Amino acid sequence: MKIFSYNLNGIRAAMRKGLVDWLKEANPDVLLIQETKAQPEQIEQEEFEALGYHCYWHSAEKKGYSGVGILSKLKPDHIEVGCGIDYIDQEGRILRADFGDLSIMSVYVPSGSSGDARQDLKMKFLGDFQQYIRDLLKEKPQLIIGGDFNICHTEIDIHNPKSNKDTSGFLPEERAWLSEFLEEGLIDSFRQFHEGELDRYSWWSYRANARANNKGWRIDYQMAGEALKERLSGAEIWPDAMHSDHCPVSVDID
Amino acid sequence: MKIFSYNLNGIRAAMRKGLVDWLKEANPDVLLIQETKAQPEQIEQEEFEALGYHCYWHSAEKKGYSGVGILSKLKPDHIEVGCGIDYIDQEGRILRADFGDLSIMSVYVPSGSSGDARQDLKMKFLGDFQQYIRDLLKEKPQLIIGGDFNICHTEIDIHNPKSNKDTSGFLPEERAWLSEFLEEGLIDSFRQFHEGELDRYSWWSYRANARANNKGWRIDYQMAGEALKERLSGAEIWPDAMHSDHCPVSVDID
DNA sequence: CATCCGACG
DNA sequence: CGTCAGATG
Repeated sequence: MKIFSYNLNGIRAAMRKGLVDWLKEANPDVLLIQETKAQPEQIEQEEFEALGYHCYWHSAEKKGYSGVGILSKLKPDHIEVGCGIDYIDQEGRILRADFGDLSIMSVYVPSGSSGDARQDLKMKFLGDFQQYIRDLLKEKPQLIIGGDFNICHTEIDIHNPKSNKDTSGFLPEERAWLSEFLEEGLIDSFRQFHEGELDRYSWWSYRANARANNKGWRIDYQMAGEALKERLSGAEIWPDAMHSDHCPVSVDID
Repeated sequence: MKIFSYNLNGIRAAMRKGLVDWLKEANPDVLLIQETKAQPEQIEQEEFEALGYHCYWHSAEKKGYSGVGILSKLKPDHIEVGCGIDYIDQEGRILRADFGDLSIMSVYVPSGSSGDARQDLKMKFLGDFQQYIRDLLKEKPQLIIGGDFNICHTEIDIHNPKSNKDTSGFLPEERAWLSEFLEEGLIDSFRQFHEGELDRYSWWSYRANARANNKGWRIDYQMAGEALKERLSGAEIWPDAMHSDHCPVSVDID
């Protein structure tokens, strides 16, 4: 089973850039989407349905902002929209599809880059999300959490750790949170298969030709519950897909 | 002397579409511009200066809105910014360049299409503008007024007079105003040289492929003071220039 | 330096 | 159906 996660930075813009052709080629069983920046009725989901996908969306209340989605070839037994915490669910950041024991979540962690208020909210989100996942893992240990965590974990996950040590997304407290989060019983699947590999990023600023120079950050992850450890058969980052300032990240499970 | 008038619907967008190449080719002595939608400092006027133009702007207070300009190869003796009526000058709608006895004005008449309040303001503008021009003609009878009047004068100036009889821009009171305005002692220079010609328009809606089907309106004019009558040597509309929803209109004076 | 909105036309 | 601004990232 091939699961991709992709922050599209606007699903409508991404579709104009050929997302559907890419999807047909990549042909994942499940695509986790972040930053749809659209209400469901604004998304031409027939294009995905024509490829055999069932489509599920959780949009922010604010138009053009945030929003997650899940496309799945198999029809899920259950879709869980949001996490029941109002300030999170208003912003359309969490969506989950359950397939028997296997549970697959799309998450979009808030960015803190626009100022203190949003950084504070990001840290609050991280605390609440960690608690939510701790509880969920008890019920659904075979959990995949794919998405944009808006955090680089280690120095090899960012092109310039020195100059970014005070930048939201690479702050010590954010990196520490990600370590703690994994200790809840999750595996960073990319690192499972690519330990120590350098220059592997999933996001590049649009500014200053950052992507052409691979001056990026790895902030998109496929986290797998440890119960899935033996079923993980691969994980990848796909920097050649050019529909967004992010690229897709994938995990394979047997 | 070749004078063009062109509502650019955003001078920055028009420049991205090759306005400067067009200008080099058309090579007018004076270009009257409407809807710059920019503050002077946002306009790359060096590109015009490189072609030998002096540049003058009158922008609206509101950013990205309205705004007129004049480019001139000859340096004017005087530039008159606005008309001294505050509600008009706040919106950057009138700019004049004087060259000895010859006076050339760029005008952008308000649109009434967004609702009653703006239609009311348009009618008020028309009254105030008529009075302003009546007075100005006494002082400067050799006056050219080029610009977007946002009014079609007669049934041959619009592709569908019947269905537009209640549409702002072709209302009976607007058409009557334009007749009265000409009676102040002005000549619609295009009609001087193209009496009765059909399907000659200067604006097309972006909707429904209107331009490809030439379903347009003639709302851009080069009005000439009757004192200039004997000096008028031609007038044209240039629908092949594609930098805006309007096209340029020109007048030649000896 | 992109995406999207909403105002305006 | 475009342009522009402003919010957001």
